[in-house]
Amino acid sequence: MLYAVFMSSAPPPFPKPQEPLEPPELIEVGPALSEPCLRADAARNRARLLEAAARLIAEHGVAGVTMEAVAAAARVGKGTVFRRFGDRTGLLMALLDHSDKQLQADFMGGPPPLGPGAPPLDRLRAFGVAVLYRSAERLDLLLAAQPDPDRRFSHPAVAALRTHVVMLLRQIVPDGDCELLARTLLASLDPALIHHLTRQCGMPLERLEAGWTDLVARVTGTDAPAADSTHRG
Amino acid sequence: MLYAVFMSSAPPPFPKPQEPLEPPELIEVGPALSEPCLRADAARNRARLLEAAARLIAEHGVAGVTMEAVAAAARVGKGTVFRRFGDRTGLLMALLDHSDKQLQADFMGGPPPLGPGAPPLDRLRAFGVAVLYRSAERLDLLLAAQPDPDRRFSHPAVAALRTHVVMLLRQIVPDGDCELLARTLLASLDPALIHHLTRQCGMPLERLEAGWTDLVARVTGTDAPAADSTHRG
DNA sequence: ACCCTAAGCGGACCGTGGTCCAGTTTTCTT
DNA sequence: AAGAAAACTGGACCACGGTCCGCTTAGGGT
Repeated sequence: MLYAVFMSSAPPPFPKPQEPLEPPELIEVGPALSEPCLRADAARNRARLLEAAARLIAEHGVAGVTMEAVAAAARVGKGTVFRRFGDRTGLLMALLDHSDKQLQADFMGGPPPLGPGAPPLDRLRAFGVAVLYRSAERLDLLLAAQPDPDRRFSHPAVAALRTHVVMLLRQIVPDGDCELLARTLLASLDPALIHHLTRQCGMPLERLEAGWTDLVARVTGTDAPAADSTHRG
Repeated sequence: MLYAVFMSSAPPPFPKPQEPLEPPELIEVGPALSEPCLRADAARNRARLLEAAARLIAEHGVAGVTMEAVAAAARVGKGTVFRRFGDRTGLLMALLDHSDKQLQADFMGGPPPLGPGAPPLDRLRAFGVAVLYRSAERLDLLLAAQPDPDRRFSHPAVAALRTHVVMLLRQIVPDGDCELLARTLLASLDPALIHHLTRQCGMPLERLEAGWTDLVARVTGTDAPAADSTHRG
């Protein structure tokens, strides 16, 4: 199966920061030939930067991830950080890249009910729960990495989630506006909302999980299944 | 009817910027006794600042609203702007205040189907449509004013919307998790999402309107009404 | 009318995100 | 192997959001 994905993590080459947004390229997901052949030293510096950023997060939290601090910790000039990642958001998203890919692999090729093999409805339920728990884990980073409205929904990882949900919805409610419905469903899994509900309202994740299940049932016009909490497909 | 509302637009008195978030006060909505008796000169400067900000927006768009620029345009020191509005987000939200109040008044005391008098389901439908169109109008400002995740959902205007939706939902689906459901529904009206759908995907507002109507029908388990587009109740 | 005090004021100051460009290093070509 | 083009580098530089603190002023009490 093919999915629309950007040539991930290769931001504008700096002199041209405002390119009109390259069209997404259809590539087979899996082998990460995403790296457009970085020059040897550049690749080395990239790795050092990511490692440095991760260390800074571990030590001082996301707020400690200053572009200058990262540059210094990686023994690299500040300009290099920006050239590689575009901006702070880009750096933070690169940090999330692995976990993004993992989730993607899980629902695209992993075992049911998340992966193929289970009925679409079950997959959709499992999908939401998986996103929920994964978001809760990486919440700080996800919130800090929240890009400006323009990029928020065009980020490849987000686009992949959307495509997947659209595909499932088409099988479940073929005569609905699946594009729109998918975005609505995904909006209810927004990290900022999860943050609000869990940390500000004190709702336990289980309640959100039940909420997702219920929402899916209502939206698809099916019955909610008996409550079972087999998350983390 | 009572609603939870903050003492609007009176940000921390600067020396104490990190107060632990005052508890919301229950006041009757309507007469804006919100202003805690600003000193005369302060009130005058506040007005001048808002006017200056509005002018800057008209001339250079939201991006032109720099704290320094606003201060200069209002012939006032930079510190004054921050003392009055807390931060840039606060200033921008103050600019939205009037439109917030208007919407609130409409669904709380205006004519049906938005206001009281119509069946809850009709009110809910009208509510979404009203929010949709009002958001589309002020979209730039709404996006720019997007506060950090911590304040995003505790802002009085947002809280008022939520309270209203919860109230309606309790009447329509009394045995659902209305708190959660309300937030889910509101998430689908998020300005960032509206921006994405209309400006990036090119969906017309009418489609979003239909999407809302459909969503409400699915969530409440009722039939969608015949398509009519009487928006701006 | 005067004074006293809290509120308000303003602009110097700081840290951070982001840009620029002159110089360096790598890799391709022949 | 040598030369040229492309890519990368680093740090000086800028703009903006946000803070601080000594000075000014409004306005109530006497």
